[in-house]
Amino acid sequence: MIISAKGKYALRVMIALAARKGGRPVPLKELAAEEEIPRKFLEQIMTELAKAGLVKSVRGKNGGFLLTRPPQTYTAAEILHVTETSLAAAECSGSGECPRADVCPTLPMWRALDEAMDELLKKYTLAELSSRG
Amino acid sequence: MIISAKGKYALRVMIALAARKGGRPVPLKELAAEEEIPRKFLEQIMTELAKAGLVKSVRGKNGGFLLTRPPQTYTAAEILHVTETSLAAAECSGSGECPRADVCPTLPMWRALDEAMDELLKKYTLAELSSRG
DNA sequence: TATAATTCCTATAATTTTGGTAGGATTAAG
DNA sequence: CTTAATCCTACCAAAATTATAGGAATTATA
Repeated sequence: MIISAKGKYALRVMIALAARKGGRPVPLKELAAEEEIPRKFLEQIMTELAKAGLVKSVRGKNGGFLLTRPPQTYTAAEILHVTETSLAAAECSGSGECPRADVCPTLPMWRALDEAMDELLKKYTLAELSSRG
Repeated sequence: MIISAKGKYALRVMIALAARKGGRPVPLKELAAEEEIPRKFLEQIMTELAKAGLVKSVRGKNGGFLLTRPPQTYTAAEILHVTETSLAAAECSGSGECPRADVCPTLPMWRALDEAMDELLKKYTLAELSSRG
């Protein structure tokens, strides 16, 4: 599978947050229960999302997590790039990664693949995704 | 990485075979040395490619492997689908896999992603790929 | 018919990645 | 001061990936 459980959990949680109107922080415990995601695993995921600035965390009692921006401004691409260790076709497809870049017959294909995936995943916003379930 | 070492090895070997004109079988040993792929690992890969009908194997002395068709008839998609355990976005993106298919907010996206990747990888034929290196 | 070069088959082992747990420190509301 | 929450660090188990090993079967050719 291209998309890991972690990535899917992240998306689900973000969708769940988007579905909640109102600025009240949603505690991890609640999100984990609601989405049936192992609590401690989700904790790690939320940390990553928070570090990347996709969510804001509020510590202490009555704390929890909040989206930092309106749902329509998030794309699936953005979210998945945070959690997936690599959404790229190959290690070498980043710019300047490979010394043999100019003779490698497959590099252009990997780059095109990266591009195509990214294009597609950018088409889906949290707002759209949360309006379906 | 989306594409495994195995998949990349497979592509490289297929490209190498495409580059050789002439119907003489190329022994595994030679392919492994030339492409710097672990011999025994490549053996497994060739078995898969042979079972899928992408190459023909010739046993015994002077044996080896051959493409079964002209290089321009193979696409990267075809080759990678043989070797990659799964090129799909999610377990669930196959048709009829998921009971919650009609309420899942992300399923359409996974399917679109599968489609986009496949489309792109179909654009690259062995003939084109082998003409670059 | 012996030998050498090859693929075929089956098993196993090493490494890396993924998915998940555990426990306590820190923060903040009431 | 208690309670409910995030933060931090470490660990662990299972699965997938990337090999490795050794011999059986097949074939050309001397």
